[in-house]
Amino acid sequence: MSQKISDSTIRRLSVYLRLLEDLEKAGTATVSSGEMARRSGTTAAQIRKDLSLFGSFGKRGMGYAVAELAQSLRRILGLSRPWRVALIGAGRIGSALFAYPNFASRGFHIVAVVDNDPEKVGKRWGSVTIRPESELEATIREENVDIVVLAVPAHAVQDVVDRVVRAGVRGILNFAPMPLKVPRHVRIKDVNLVIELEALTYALIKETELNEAG
Amino acid sequence: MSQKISDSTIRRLSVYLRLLEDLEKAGTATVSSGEMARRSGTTAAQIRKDLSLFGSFGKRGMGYAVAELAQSLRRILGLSRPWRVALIGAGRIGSALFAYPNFASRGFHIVAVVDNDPEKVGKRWGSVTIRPESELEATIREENVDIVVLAVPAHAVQDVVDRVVRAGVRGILNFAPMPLKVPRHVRIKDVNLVIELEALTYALIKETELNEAG
DNA sequence: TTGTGTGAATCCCTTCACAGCG
DNA sequence: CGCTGTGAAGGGATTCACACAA
Repeated sequence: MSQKISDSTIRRLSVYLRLLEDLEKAGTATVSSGEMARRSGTTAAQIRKDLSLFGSFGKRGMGYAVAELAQSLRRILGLSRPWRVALIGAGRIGSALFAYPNFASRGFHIVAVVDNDPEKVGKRWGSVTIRPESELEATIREENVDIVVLAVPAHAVQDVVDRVVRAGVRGILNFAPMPLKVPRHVRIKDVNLVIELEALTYALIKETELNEAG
Repeated sequence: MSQKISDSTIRRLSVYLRLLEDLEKAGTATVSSGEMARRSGTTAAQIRKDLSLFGSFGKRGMGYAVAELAQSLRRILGLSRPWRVALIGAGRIGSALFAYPNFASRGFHIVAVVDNDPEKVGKRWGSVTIRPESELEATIREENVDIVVLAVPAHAVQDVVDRVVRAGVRGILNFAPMPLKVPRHVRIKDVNLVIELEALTYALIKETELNEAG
């Protein structure tokens, strides 16, 4: 149970969970690994292996009970409790994230918004008042923030990271396009749109070359 | 040269490129794999291996010429030509992406914006006029779109994908949180924020458990 | 001496194949 | 039978270690 689980396994579990929730809504009681594979774009063996890392959830000859498995996955992924999220940066990306409907529905509650633009500070977004960057640490402590979403311009990001880490945050979702340094006990996930696009252009170029060659 | 190159290698090249561009701006002429590793959070062996898949770029005992290597990476990644991008969905995520400064600087030009909201159609964003979804195919053809960025709500995404693929698009960056089906010749990259957050919560939960156990 | 380029070794992840349970 | 759970096999990717070039 406390062996090494890979990041890709976890991301697949997250996909399975969404799939199961769809099945639940559709009233399906039971599903096989084969059916899940067909719908989620992996293989049946992969799904069974992934799940087996955490226990035995299925019945042989029957498949998996949809609602139960969904519940187990939520527990495994840490979704059986709400998470308090602070958004740093109230610009375009920040406001898009704030309104993103899938966050709240998964138990990610944005309880604080911080920005350094005096024009934005004091404005209300829903029930949250935008606070100045000078109160970053205080905000994190007062609001018991678990996770910080970094949607600030590239310069000075490392400084913000250092401050939120010192304030006790252990999870960071980073939209700034640069490698950040954090202590080992802090988890950080990077979302880098340019890298995605460049992986895309590489694939496109490559294919064109192959077509021209072949 | 035309062997199988993994996606993770390509993403690392993209990171190296940004790093090299920073060094270039700082006026550094030469850099070793060790120094690049230190700055980008990988290992020197990894960097040398990645680069060796595409050729010999360094000088033994010296390191790599910054400007030259950057140029080579741009060529490898397909960045030595501009790319014409269409944005589907002029909502919050769409407008954030439209204003994202790092796209244009890397040669990704948003040449069209499409939305199905009559209130938005006809509005101008910079030099681009928002067009209705009914003109999706025509827009893609007229503007010679290479890449489509999908920033539309979850329902009906698959339908939009089918239409842009039929119109000749071969690269898609998808922000909708669902697995999409595309023909094999089309490349698709998914950006799924909820999956990233859930990978984060898993890591946080796991660490807490370990601490409580140990 | 320094630091690249690269076979070899290692590690990790995915796929296979089947025993075993319902 | 049908489908899960899992050891074993296979395939990739990362790391090691060193020959070699500047």
